[in-house]
Amino acid sequence: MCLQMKTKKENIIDTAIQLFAEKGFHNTSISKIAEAAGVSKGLMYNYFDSKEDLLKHIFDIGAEKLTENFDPNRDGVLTREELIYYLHDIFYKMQRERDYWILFFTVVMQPGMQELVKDQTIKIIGPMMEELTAYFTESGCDEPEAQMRYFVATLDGVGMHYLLDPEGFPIKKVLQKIIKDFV
Amino acid sequence: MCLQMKTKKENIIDTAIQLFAEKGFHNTSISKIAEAAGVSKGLMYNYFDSKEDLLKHIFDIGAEKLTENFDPNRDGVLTREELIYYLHDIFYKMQRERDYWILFFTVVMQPGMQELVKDQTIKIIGPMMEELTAYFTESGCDEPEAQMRYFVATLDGVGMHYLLDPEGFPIKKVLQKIIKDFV
Amino acid sequence: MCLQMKTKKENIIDTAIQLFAEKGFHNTSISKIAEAAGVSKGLMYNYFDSKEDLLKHIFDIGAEKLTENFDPNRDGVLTREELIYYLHDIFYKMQRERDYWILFFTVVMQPGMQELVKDQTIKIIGPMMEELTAYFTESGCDEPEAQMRYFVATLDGVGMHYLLDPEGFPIKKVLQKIIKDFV
Amino acid sequence: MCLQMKTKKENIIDTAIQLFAEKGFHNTSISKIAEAAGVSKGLMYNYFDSKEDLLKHIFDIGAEKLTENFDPNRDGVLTREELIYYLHDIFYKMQRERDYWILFFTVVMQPGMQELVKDQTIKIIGPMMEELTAYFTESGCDEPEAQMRYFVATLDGVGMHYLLDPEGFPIKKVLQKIIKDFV
DNA sequence: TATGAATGAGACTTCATTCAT
DNA sequence: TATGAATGAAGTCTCATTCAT
Repeated sequence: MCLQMKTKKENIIDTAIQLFAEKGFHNTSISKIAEAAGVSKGLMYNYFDSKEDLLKHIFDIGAEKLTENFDPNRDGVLTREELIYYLHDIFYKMQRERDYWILFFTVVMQPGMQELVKDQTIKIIGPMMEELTAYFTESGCDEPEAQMRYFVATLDGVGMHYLLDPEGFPIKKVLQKIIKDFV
Repeated sequence: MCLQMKTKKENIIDTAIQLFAEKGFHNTSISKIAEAAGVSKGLMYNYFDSKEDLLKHIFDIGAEKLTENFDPNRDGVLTREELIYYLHDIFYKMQRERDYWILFFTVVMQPGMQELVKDQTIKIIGPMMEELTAYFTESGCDEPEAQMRYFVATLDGVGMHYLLDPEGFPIKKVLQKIIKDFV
Repeated sequence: MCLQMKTKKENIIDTAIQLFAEKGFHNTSISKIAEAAGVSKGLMYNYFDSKEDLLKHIFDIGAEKLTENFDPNRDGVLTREELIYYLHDIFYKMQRERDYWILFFTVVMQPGMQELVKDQTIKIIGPMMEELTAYFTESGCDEPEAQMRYFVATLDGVGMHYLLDPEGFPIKKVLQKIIKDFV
Repeated sequence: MCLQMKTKKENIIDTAIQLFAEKGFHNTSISKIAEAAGVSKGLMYNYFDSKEDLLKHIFDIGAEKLTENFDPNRDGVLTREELIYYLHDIFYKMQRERDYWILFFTVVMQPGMQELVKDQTIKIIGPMMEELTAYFTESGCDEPEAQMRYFVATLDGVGMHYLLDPEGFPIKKVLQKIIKDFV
């Protein structure tokens, strides 16, 4: 109808993200999502084939958030400034859309869900990892491949901890340390 | 009974760890555990009050693995050598008992399960974090608290990545880097 | 509109016949019919009160096919030639409009559907049976009533088998045998 | 417990046969079967994998009824007396276990169910048809194959009509006619 | 200690039907 | 006449848990 009105589909998606992040995928029933979103159970299936499809959709539409400011000029080469910008951006997003990112980590970590999103994950993460390896090679790093794996793992760990304890985790200081150590 | 014979309870626990790690907690039914462990469904409830109780038990009995070689002489002070030893030990454990550690991370990351094991987690992690902070203070580190959080997050991230891809992840090289960066 | 153009209603009916015959009544949803017919779900309810009503309609409009060439001169008396013609006609129709006839048998055989079409069935079959009894009486048959029941049952059985296996069933030879045995 | 007590599984099967025959497969819910059988819904799935599996089971255990008195001495050759005995036996069964036989015909006629029981059907009907063909060949029949198809179709038709109207259908007289025509 | 038949709540999903447009 | 978003009842099936034996 009007600009500020979310469509029912958006409503379902947003509600699902929130509940999945709060209670977990398996502890969130379609009924609860429908109720919280203010729609009927049946309507969910006009938009999504299944509960899993809903999850995949959420994962997909959001997965680009992970990459959208990585190598922003899309020239295939990562500069130091670009990487620093990306790091700030990604942790800023985690603060802004905490639910989504908790869901993201949860899904990736969950046996039985990984395969659900495996293809999408590889498609997204693969190119990033390559570019990062190139970056570390360029920086004169000894073991660029290992360094890249180390870097990505560190980001995941820090992301997880930040999401689980956004108040207590000293994200700014840690971010400075990451930049100092890796960039 | 005899030394080589696992008790039925141990059987149940080991089977549960494996299945939980493989399929996830919610995708593993009591029936499947019982069947795989070669006992009856009913027997499970002689040893554990509920499925959640079984999970908590697994988490509990195993949680000490996380700490058992941290500050091994229990003098409350962590030396450089002790920390290095701990790091080697912990990643060695991940290789040896992968299922358990996958389960561990899964549970900690899963909303709706965190509260199940929250108390235990704090009890275990809390003292470790304090000692690590002391260690970083001692090392003359600028921001010991932040450094500790950064360190723990990094370990978690590296652990996760190692568990998800034990063949591909260059754990030895990364462990060297961690030691160089933090210890 | 024009001659070659089927009306939407006809479209719905034809599509429904086909799908009902292929998948069965309960395995064919209104949605699928609408989609296959190229109309909206809602439009179905402009023409038919319900899914059952649609079935009844199909049954009704088609039921006359069963009788249209029975006693074609409508004089209430069946001659040998008329009966032979009818037999050829009815099996020819089964070949031409197999879907409809499968549906017809299905509905008649299906408990829970019989009552739906009971009235219509009696109205159609009743007079035919009377005329056939008269025919067999006329032929000097011993038990004309039983002969008629036997004849009708045989036609149904042969019809069923022919519909279920149109390639393999030797309809021509069997038809000759029927004529020899009954007419 | 005691001899006259039906097991719960038998109870479920018998109830299912009755309801399937009365209302049709799709109009009979698992809930209704469970309720009528006096057991819980869940118990059904201790014995049968699914509703379809229950149907298949019913079909299977009963399908032998169709053949058990066909060529009773199992010598692969059908005598005139054996065939006459079989015909009496089969229609007697239809009278005694009408529900089962209605279900049998219903399933065979129902699109979307045929494939469910196709294998079983072929396995049962195939050998019978071969023996019948041999019988008609032996009898000096002109077209033994066609005669056999005609015979089987006739039996089906008569069976159907008898089941649908057991009071009104003159089964005895018709049976005599069948014997006169075919045997 | 050990079994497994039995339960029943609740999950996901389908679908005939309605109604605002 | 025509649409399709929306509903809600009902269906199939799962599974943690109990209990008589």
